[in-house]
Amino acid sequence: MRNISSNRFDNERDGTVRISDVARHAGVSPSTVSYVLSGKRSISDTTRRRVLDSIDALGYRPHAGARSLASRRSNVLALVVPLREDVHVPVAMRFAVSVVTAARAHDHDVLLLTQGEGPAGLHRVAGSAMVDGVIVMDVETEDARVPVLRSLDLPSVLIGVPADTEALTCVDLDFAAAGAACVHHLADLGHRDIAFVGQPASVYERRTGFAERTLAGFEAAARERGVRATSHPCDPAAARTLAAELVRDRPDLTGLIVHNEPSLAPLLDALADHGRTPPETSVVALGSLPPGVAELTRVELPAEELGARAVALLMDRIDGPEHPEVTLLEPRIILAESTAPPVRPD
Amino acid sequence: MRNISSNRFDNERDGTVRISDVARHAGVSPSTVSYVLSGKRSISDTTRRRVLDSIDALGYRPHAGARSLASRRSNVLALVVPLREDVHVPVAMRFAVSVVTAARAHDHDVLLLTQGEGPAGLHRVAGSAMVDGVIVMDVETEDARVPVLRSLDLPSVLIGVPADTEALTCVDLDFAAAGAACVHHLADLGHRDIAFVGQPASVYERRTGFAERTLAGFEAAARERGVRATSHPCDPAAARTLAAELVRDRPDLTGLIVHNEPSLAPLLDALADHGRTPPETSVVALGSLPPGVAELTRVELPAEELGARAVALLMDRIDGPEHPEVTLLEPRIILAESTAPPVRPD
DNA sequence: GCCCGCCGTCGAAGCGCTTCGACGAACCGG
DNA sequence: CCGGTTCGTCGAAGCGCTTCGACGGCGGGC
Repeated sequence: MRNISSNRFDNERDGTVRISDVARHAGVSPSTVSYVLSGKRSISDTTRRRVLDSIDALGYRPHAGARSLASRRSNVLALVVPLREDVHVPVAMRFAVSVVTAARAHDHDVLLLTQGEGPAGLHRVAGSAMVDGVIVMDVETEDARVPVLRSLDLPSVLIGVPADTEALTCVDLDFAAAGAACVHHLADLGHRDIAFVGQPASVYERRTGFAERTLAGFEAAARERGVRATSHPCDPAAARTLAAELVRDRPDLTGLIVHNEPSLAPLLDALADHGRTPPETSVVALGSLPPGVAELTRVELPAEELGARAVALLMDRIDGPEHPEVTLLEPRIILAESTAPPVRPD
Repeated sequence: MRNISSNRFDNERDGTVRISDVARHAGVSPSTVSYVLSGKRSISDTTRRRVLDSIDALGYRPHAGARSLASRRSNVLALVVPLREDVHVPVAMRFAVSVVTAARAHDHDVLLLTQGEGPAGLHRVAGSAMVDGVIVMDVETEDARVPVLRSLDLPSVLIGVPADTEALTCVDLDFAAAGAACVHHLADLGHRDIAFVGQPASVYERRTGFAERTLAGFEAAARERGVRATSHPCDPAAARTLAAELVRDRPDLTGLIVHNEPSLAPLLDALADHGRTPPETSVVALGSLPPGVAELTRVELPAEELGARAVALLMDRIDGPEHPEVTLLEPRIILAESTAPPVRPD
């Protein structure tokens, strides 16, 4: 009883199926098909089923442009990825992938913007209604994109926290707490002399929030616990040298906190060459660890969770009133064999 | 003389400027504005200038959805990025960034698809006219996406070369030639006993084109030159062990070809521990080298060029008849201090 | 038994752009 | 000086969808 005039003159100049084709095939009006798809009005069960059958009988896919024109929604999010030598690329990729995955779960796609285009890119996608919202990664303490975002009247979520969070929605790991947690763990074990191996110097110079906050958390906790503590920027090429310096200049050093993924392996290698294998010297890693590295005591960067949270928050902002807020995820320290009480000649 | 009725009743319910607003502001019809923007009909210089002035006086940006609906072009490319543990992430990122940059230069944006969605993702973006074409990275020799692509009637370009290239457009580095070039370089220097350190075993198992072809090129050239040659899959965690094995089992080994970016540093470290620093043992690297690694003789992976080529080819396919073809970029070997004639007790 | 309200569906009016055909004006050659 | 081009511009007709208001039909309250 369906199939009314399904192939009399289907206007199939193209191979594309339109909503009117589905409507005819199901014996309903186009608007009914639309309502079945959007759920914005109630549809009887029998009709719904008939329409859905027709949809996949014909292989119908709504035309994204038409939809966005009529509904003023594109179902696309923009993701601004960093593009710097000193950001750890695998982490950026983990974020990107988790954002795409989460966006798909909310029936959205992801448009990739690079830092390269800067504010112009944001203006472009916002002005042309290409996207319903933006997620920005790798936000700096004083980030040039923040004022642009504020002026844009386009929902946005930052991964990272700038200095002024007025009217902004941000998510991040609580890096200060993470830095502190590492110190507390070592101090609890009895360590009195520790060092923090950080990001490359350039990362601090451009005032990247997560790096600054981790360091600050480390320093505050060390002060609080009365632990001797120093900090050292590092990059993979300098890791061996830094290890040698630490061994030479800090004979009483018993604990190390490493907030620098790519330097971790060379650093451990170099320490091993000096006869300092964890947990002889205790090592706490902080960040996104490659699977190759042995299991260390560490605070993991929950990239997947952050990405998913960012998307969820963005969805809230897109349909619903705005709730600007800063969400900091609690760090979780994972204990393993690389830390132990210090071996000292008491 | 312009500005005719520019603010009488601009229908500015929204903040958005429409083409009719520009037309009114410039004193022309909407179609004229459209033709100025698209260049599809000739427009007098004075009119063009007037329209362009109005456009940026009002800050006009065409509505992407409306444009794609009317013109049947979305000005968006899809990029399918790999999502595997064993692909070297920084390389994937270099490709992605270069594709985005090149696409922008052609006035296109990039939609990010992950492997995760598989063929369904391709069907979705194709069916809903979200994109004008697709670029697929990390193509395997027998890739499940290839038949889908063929059936889709959506222009596509593969980065990588599958077994059957019928009706496909592909770009890649000529990895066979690259593998061979490394052998020839070492053989020319007088090496008679060399080893190839390859990708993780899983990469060969899933029949990744570039890995297979490099190895094949290596083996063919070694045979041709009558050089003793062995090959060894490797991953960063196994690098030290492999180094020890090579030193122990292959006393006459004088040259090494390394086609595995993340293993390179640990491998060199381990060799150094055995007293084999380049060019005592000659080392040729093949791939995308991190800036931290010392300057080695190498064949670089021209990710930026490949990305740009892929986009250029895709643009050709999008507007213009199809020219399926396989483009293999000639490898270029860069000479540095890490290779030298073998030191032998002749 | 009647009226009211609700539910399920339809028709039509756009959304903002491109593009096709048409049409004056200016310009050329005969 | 006139017919035929060419050039620059306009008006109108969609592109394929969503959404608003309208409208039958049916059930329930009185």
